[in-house]
Amino acid sequence: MSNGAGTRIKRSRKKILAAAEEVFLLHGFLGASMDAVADAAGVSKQTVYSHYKSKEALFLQVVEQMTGSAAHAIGEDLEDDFEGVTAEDFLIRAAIDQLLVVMTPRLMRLRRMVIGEVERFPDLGRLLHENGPQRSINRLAKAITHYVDVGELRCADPTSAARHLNWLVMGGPTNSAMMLGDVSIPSRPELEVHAQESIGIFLAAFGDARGPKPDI
Amino acid sequence: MSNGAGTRIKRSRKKILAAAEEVFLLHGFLGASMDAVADAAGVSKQTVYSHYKSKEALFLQVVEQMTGSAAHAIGEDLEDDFEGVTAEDFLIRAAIDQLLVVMTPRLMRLRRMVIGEVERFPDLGRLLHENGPQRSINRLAKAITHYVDVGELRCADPTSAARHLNWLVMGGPTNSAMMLGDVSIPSRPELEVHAQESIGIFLAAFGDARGPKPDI
DNA sequence: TACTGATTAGACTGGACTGTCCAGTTTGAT
DNA sequence: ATCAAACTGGACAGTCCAGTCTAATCAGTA
Repeated sequence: MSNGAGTRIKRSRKKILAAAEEVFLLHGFLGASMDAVADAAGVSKQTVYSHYKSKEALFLQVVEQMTGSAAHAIGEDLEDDFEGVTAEDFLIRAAIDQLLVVMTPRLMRLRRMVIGEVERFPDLGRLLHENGPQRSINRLAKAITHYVDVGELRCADPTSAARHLNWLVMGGPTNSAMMLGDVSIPSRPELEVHAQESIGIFLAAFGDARGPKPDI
Repeated sequence: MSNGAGTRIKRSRKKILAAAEEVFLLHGFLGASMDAVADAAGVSKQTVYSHYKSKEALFLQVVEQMTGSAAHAIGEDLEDDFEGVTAEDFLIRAAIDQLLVVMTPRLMRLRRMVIGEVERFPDLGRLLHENGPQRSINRLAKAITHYVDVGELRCADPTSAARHLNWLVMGGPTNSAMMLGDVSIPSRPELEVHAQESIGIFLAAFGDARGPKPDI
């Protein structure tokens, strides 16, 4: 038993988690059945139950794993490097990055599912909020603070400004995707235009230079 | 049979719809049972089925009725009167009105439920979007067009500007309420501050007067 | 090869749910 | 008072599902 957990075990867990993700995202917590998960994983139901003691435990594991990997994909834990980058360039780049990572069918389905189950699993809502919008706002707040310090932005409350900016960028696309489904997810060029317009509005309010207003 | 539908029928329908609204909002479509609806309505299950031929039909009726009455409550069908009102006053007032009507536990629960069921009932998502965000954006676009005409605002695409403004105002509060539950719904003073800040940002970008920037 | 723990297929329990049925009761209009 | 429509309560068929159990099989290690 040199191998800590055994290789078969790991393979099964991986298959089960991947299958559960698919089944839960497609049918929701109540609509999904453990038989369907087992079938999709190509595994017997008993094996599923030997890895996760209940449907609820499996569901929680799926959501936690998805939120964690999503937060990691954005790289929001990393420290940003602002040297030699103007506020406008940084913010536009950050907005586009954020939109490209978040506005995917997989994450939009996760968001819909978690929102639909918020009364049943309030912790999952908090988890998603902390790993999604909250992280993003914190990152923007740091950047805004920096650019205020170097005189490129003017604002008294960077956190509040970051919150406004975040929803200026993310509010429309996410809300539409929530109600209209994956088909309403904007294309990459649309996202880029949206990001530029949003940053334009933000800079009109908080930019130090009284430059031209956005031509929207 | 002078009375078109009979009074007992109407009373039952009302009780059933009210009970169904409560039960569905609390447990979702799959989580709610027709027995629970019948009990909550103080009516036999057979009566429920004599009014609505299936659980799905009842669910659709509940959502349609709620979205319809909500849209009516905002009065977005009415024509706005801009005479003697500055753009800033109008927009702040509109934002506060909108927030006060939308940010209620009942509507936030409806929104969560519809979002959670979007894959099962895509039409309901479209319905809610058209009666919610889309109506609001249309109203704002009209107002913006007016204030552009009279020279108080400057923008090339009022609809696009209205979309940005709408999510600047509604994005944060609604998204937080979706994930964090009803307890995260802001208080009235908080909503007023948020509305003022949002309009301040919008006017910094689209206001004609190069006045002082918002002090956020 | 022999052993041990992981895995399998499928039957099974217990409970919940939708939708139907029916025999009898209430309600409201005439 | 009369009558038809609306309603009741509970039983019921059929289905589905979470979770358990069992006996047999498989895979990796020593």
